[in-house]
Amino acid sequence: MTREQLPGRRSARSHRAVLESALALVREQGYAAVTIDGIASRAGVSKATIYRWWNHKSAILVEAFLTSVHPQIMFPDSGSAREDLVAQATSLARVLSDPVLGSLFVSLLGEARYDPDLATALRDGWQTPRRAAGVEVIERAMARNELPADTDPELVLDGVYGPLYLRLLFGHAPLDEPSLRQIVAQVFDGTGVGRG
Amino acid sequence: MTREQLPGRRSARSHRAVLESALALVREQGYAAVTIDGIASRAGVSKATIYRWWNHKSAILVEAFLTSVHPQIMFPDSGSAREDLVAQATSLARVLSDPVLGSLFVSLLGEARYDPDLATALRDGWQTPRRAAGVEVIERAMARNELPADTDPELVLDGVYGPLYLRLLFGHAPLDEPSLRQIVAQVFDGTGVGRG
Amino acid sequence: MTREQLPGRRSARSHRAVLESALALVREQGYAAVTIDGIASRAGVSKATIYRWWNHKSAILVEAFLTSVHPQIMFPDSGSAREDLVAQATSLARVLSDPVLGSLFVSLLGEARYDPDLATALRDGWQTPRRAAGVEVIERAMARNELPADTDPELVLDGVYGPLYLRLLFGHAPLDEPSLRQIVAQVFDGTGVGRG
Amino acid sequence: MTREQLPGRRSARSHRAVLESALALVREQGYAAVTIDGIASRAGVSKATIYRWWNHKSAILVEAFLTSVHPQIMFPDSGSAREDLVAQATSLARVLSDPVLGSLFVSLLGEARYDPDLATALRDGWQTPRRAAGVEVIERAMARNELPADTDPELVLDGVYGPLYLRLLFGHAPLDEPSLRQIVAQVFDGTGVGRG
DNA sequence: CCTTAAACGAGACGGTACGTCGCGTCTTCCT
DNA sequence: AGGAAGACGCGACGTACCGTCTCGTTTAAGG
Repeated sequence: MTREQLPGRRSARSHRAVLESALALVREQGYAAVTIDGIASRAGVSKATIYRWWNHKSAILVEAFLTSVHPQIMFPDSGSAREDLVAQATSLARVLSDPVLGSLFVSLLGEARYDPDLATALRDGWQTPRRAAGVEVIERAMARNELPADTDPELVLDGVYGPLYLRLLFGHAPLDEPSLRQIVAQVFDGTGVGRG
Repeated sequence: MTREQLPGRRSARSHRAVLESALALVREQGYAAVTIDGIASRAGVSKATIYRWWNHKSAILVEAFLTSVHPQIMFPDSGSAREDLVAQATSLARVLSDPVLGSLFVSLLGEARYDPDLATALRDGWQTPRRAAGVEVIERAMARNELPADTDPELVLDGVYGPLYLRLLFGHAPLDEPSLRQIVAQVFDGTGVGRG
Repeated sequence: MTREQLPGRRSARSHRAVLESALALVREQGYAAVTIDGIASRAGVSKATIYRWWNHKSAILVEAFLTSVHPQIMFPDSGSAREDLVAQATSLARVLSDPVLGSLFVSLLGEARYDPDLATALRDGWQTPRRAAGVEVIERAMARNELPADTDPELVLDGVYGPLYLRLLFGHAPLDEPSLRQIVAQVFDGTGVGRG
Repeated sequence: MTREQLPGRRSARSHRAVLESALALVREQGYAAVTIDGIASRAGVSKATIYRWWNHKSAILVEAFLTSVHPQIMFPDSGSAREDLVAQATSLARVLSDPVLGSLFVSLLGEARYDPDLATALRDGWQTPRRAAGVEVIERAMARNELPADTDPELVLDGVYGPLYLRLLFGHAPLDEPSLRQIVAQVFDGTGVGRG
């Protein structure tokens, strides 16, 4: 998705200006108000130049999102799966709680339902690396018997990330560290009693 | 959300036609391709009539969504919280797995981030009644000692519904009944081992 | 054109209110800004009532124009054709110089080109009585040898009224009494010298 | 009024197509039925393009009128003021007798009452050059004593053109050459007898 | 005086056109 | 030879009026 230095010469500055302008417009006016004309005029770039490098508005925004988000994510290895998952979830929650980036992300998810390219970009640039890091944490935990050998890592990850995204979508509960710790705890320990 | 018979009298047929046409267009062309002009011409209704009753495209679609979804939801009371939650989740998953309704729902969630009216409509028409039904199931379970007295019902619901919505968003895992049963089981029983 | 008391009972007040509102709107916003909706709401009358009595916007306006203008016209008989024509022209000029009525009249003439009913209304309500009065003046003058026996009354009237309407249309010269007297004088006396 | 090659470059074909389509619509459906949508679709041009170059419907039509009329006007110099005025009036009458152009012209006059830009365009593009040519004819005649030295050229022109426009407006008398010759004769010679 | 049917106000309705905005393509001119 | 500037055809936007059509509600004529 990054282009940086392709054959066409003068990109670089324009490329950066487009991504920044797009994000700024999302921030100031919201997703729906972002237009190619608006990005072009704000970035001091011609529309033709934009269409040379991106097919759709969402292609610009997904790149802007991923670029802006990329440095903020952490994949620790503390020796405790609980701690690692809390740390990952916290770092994720920091991004998604940002009013601009969080809303942008949900909008992109919505569009991705009808735009396979966008879906691919989001999967490759966002979901896959995070799931992989999560699976690794859990497999390490299984290896050291912190978790049973028959644990389904995907199910555990859904148990941790599911509530997180749910709260992003509906905003009915906080996404601070204690809450995330509670969520992780419930996944590991269950609600207690139960039928067995 | 229902309009039926406001002071301004005549509606009914037009009202229904608009909702149906809107849904049909989502089905056939996707959310982004739905236009007021398109709805109007398909419904045999004038644009003025649409704007008389709805402020935005999303107001039409949320009403269409809720109307279409309303009869399909179940809130059972079997005596077992696990069974009730699996049943609720299954009935929810049936709606959200529908390629049309599921995608529409995600799109609406995206728009709701920038449109408080839409957010309110979704909360009141969708989330609140389902959360309330879920809380009731859990409180009944606590009353009969199926769950500990200090259970946090909201946390349990997030644990059940979170993975469900997560799979809706990313489509990385199925939403059939066995999967949902697994999810509920993990919430009740935890992953085993753990720190304890 | 007047309706006053047709079989349908309650007109009267509404009828008057419509004409007055129509004229007021022309006065305040200009011909093009007059709408049936606007007249109706200003007159406190329903659109249906307006359509019951008038076919078109222009039918309202021509009636309003003629009603408003009718009392202001004079057909004197002073014994001098010159004086009578100056008097008639002056009284006519008074109406057409009015910024509201003059402009309204020109607009109606423009519409009449495409609307035979309107053309008929203008001819019967405006032009015919004035031409007839003018012909009478000239025939009286011929009878008393103020004008030659072979005078063409229509040509004389065109000579007097033509310049008057021309100045109404283009506003390039005044329409006060001295000017009208000059015009009448030129018709009677010619420019002098000439070939004849 | 001509646009041809403004800073914003590309026009020409669209420009011509708009004027031609507008005139064609007037011809086929009448002034009131001309719409911007109609012109655009007939000309194969977008509405935005039309609004880029013209402010109002009437701006299109006045330009179309003047363009279409321009080549048809004659300003002769025969040595006789009577002959020159008859020739000018005849050439004018030919335009205004055309059912399309004549009606269009009257409609434009009506609108010009409420639209100063239109009034200016008509004055500059139509009235001023014709009056100037007429004044020249009359001043030449005064110079060679065909007319008295104290003749008021404007009054003479009103005497000739006034009846012509009057017959255009009301259509109560013909506009052929003999009629125009009669009108000119009356202006030069008067009605005879008179009071002196 | 009381009934009753018309004419009425209000305003919703299916339409058409408005004037604006954004799309994605294109051409022209400047650097 | 790029790229900014921006015109272009297209089509949707949300608004304003059109002329038609129910709706109750007067209201004045006739029983």
